[in-house]
Amino acid sequence: MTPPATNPLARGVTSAAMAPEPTNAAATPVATRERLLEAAGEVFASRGFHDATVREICARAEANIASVNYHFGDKAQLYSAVFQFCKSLTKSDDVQMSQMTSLPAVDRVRGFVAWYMTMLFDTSRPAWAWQLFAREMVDPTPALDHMVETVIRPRMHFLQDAIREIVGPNVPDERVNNCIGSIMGQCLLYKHSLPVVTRLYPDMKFDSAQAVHLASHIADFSLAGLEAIRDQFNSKPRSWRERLCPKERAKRIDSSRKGGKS
Amino acid sequence: MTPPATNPLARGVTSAAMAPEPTNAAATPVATRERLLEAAGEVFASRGFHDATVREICARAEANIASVNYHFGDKAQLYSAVFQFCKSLTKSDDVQMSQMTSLPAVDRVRGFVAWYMTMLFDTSRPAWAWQLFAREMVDPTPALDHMVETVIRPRMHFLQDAIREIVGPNVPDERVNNCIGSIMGQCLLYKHSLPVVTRLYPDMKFDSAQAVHLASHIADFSLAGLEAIRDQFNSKPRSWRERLCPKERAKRIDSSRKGGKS
DNA sequence: GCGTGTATAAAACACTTGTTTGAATCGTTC
DNA sequence: GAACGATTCAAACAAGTGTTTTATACACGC
Repeated sequence: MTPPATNPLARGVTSAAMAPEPTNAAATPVATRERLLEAAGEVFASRGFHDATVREICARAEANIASVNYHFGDKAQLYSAVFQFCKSLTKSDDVQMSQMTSLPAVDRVRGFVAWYMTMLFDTSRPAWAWQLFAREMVDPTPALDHMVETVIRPRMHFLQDAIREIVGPNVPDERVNNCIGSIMGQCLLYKHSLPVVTRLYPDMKFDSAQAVHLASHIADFSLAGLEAIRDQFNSKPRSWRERLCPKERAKRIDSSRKGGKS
Repeated sequence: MTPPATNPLARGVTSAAMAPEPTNAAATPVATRERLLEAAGEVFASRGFHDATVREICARAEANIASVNYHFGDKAQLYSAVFQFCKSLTKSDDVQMSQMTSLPAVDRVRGFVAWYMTMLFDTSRPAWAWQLFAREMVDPTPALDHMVETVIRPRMHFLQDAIREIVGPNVPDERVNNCIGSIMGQCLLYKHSLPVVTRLYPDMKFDSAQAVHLASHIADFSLAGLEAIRDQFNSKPRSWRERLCPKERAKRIDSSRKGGKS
């Protein structure tokens, strides 16, 4: 009878998305809202904002088609609510990250890669949060700006600090950023290009064990790369490399300076 | 008057997509077909198959909305024709690739990365071919199966051979495939996660010079990673590394064996 | 000139999408 | 029990999509 244009919308997006228990009415109404939120998260994460339909979301939530409009206003605001909800789920990862700060830089890189790959491969319940973030990178919505600043950049800073500690102060910032890209790119390949990977290697399994396995490889591969960048920018040989392979190093620097292939 | 259900469709997809000049009628009709093909390529590459609309394609080609149906049957078959046309454009890359076979493996990896990055960053005229391929990796259509076998796998074999030559015969195939993923992931990051990268580093330019620069970094980074993998699987120290840093290597192997972080 | 096959044009069709409507249901309060 | 507000429901709406239809213009062989 009374179409609440902005009332349940504003209340829902701000409060109920963060606090799970309004408890102002009976048990059923809050359940629909939460079912809607959860179903939307799954559908948005697997199909993206554009391809996801409110009909599928409502069907999975066993709710009426009009419920999304009643509780959230429209599809875009439902997405915002899901996004806020996802962001609140990543707080536990922050503490896990902060616990690593006391470790040496090499172990922090290993820890980061292992954590990130586990997140990307995790298909358990609240894990569509990271799938949603990964999708936002490919199919950006207006929420991406906010996500980059609050979710991605802090984690990139974590990686940046560890990389800087490994390569030393002589490597320019731009090159450190390239190293961040190298590590993140290796991880994200198995999320963004999964259709290709599964076709190239049909026998490959994508479970948590594989995530650990891949993380180990990526860490090995990347730490060696970081050491090479470090050596490249430290003329006074701090390692065996310069003493034994001066020609190789010179060639490498040269090719990087004039920026091209052989 | 006569709706040619399958006739112009079959002729179009097979012959006219490859041969640019049928010259059976006046000059105008073939022009519309080609304009349609080119416009579709641009729109498909920038929006993806799903988000691309035949109305936008026809508008850009300055053709009627019904023309896509008349010349190609339907939207899906238009995409197939575009895809076939793209594939024919990659033949010139094949010869460029074959010219590298005589180079040493390290230079082949450098050459491959430089070539691939240049392709991904190229925005000149027929370059939407590679953008279309990159999009197919994220938003797969039924054409992906064909594309993996005819376009991607041959190039992965090229990389695989070079990597195998670098790391030696002791490294298992699975690990070589992981190395392929590491290199490709670093390259594709700047295509698939571009919205995030531009927000993280707003000052970054994405021109051909940057492509060469990034390719140089990726090659440096990856070749060091490959050498590390090689050393990891060759117990008899073929380099300075094992002699001077046995502890580091033991730790690295250990962590990779039990497959985890620190 | 005329019929024929080809190509284009405008309109309409069938379908899916997000969204809205108006009534029906439920629980609480007086 | 009546009244009220909150919630759910089935149906319809408006806009966009790919596709089809119908009619028209054009070129060519007879």
